[in-house]
Amino acid sequence: MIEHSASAAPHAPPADTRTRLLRAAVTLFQQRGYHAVGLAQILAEAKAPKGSLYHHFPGGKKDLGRAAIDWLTESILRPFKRAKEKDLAARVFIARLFHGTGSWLAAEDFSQGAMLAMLAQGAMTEEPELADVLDRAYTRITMAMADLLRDEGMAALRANEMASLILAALEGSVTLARAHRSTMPLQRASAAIDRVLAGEGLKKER
Amino acid sequence: MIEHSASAAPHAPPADTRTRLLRAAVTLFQQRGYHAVGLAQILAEAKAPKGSLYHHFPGGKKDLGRAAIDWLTESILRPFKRAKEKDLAARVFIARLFHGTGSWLAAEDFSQGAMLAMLAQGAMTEEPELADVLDRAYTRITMAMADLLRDEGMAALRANEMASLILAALEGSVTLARAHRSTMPLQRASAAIDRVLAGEGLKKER
DNA sequence: GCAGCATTAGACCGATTGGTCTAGTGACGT
DNA sequence: ACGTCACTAGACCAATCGGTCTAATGCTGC
Repeated sequence: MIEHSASAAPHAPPADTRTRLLRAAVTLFQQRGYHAVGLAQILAEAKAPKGSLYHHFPGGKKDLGRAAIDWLTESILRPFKRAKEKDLAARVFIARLFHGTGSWLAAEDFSQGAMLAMLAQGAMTEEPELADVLDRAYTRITMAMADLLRDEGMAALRANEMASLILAALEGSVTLARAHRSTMPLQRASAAIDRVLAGEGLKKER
Repeated sequence: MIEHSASAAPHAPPADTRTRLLRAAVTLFQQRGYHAVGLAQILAEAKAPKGSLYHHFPGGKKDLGRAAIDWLTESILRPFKRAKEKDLAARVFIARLFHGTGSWLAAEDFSQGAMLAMLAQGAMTEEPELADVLDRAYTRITMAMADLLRDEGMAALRANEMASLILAALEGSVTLARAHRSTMPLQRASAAIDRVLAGEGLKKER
């Protein structure tokens, strides 16, 4: 979800094995989910032998999962930092977030999805370690969002509520969008949220 | 998600094999996701031999998945029908929807999740048939929600937007709630939405 | 040049996957 | 009493799962 740079550079030079492995894992997990992806697929996609995998990720698949979550979390958090630096209005940032996610989803022909959500739903019960990582990841993202809203003068309580709502709506919209193979759910949710933010008194400029 | 009656009666009498299989499938898919659940587990949970599975669901796992989606869709739609019959105010209904989902999630110790979402994310790419079923399921649910809102006098366009937002927020909140093992995300999203609906002029009574 | 170590390469492992198939078993209509 | 047929039971299958292990390879500091 949100982040669209799984394939950062168009023709990334060789890239070291660890990176290739990680990138392959992220892409495939986003596409099909943690359990549905076999090590063989990841290995094939990354063009790496099994030995390398267990050298760089001694914990095996779980380790890869953990690293994938971390990687994704950082790339989600990055735009927030940028928005804060540029002093971007929250309303604008959030609208762009939804729009950008929609574009990415469409460009990927809806083959990619909300990986964090998928892991949250699936891998959690059986892999408690992943659960912790995921918990922290979501906390950080929610806080970043609430932070942005508080900067616009929203009261802390309300900012927390709205941050939760927006994040949930974003994740949920991605799910709906994939099911419908359409960005409509994203657009609708985005429009509704923008109206709400306007109602809260947020301006489009600062 | 939403529906909490996977185990309808406390001590349901024997129940025929087909039903037992379906119930087991729904529960397990919700817990761990489509791919993570093996037929063996389903068979064990349902106390049925493999032969019965392929007798009642000739298409195998895919068939079970399809049936599980249908079953779940109906049980999600049911409360909507009831609300409409009872002429329940949309705001009240939606608040109860979130609250009920939270209670259920907590009661299940966050082991159950949003199955439709999980399938949407995971099984879609590789099982196009499931994708269609899921698409229709979501459409029906969204329409039911929009319908409810229109009954309160909301304009069609706005009702569609809000329905998408609410549904996405619900699904997303369940995901967040599972990750955090807390109903907080549900409560926050619910509070935010209720305020929005109030802002749209909806009353708590009709 | 060589020792040492990080990395690669992939054969191999037992367990489990979804799926097929044959052999019953038992209730029901006639 | 007998045939029929819906259903149960589980042995069996190839393919794949995640994971381990040994051998070779090649870069590094000395």
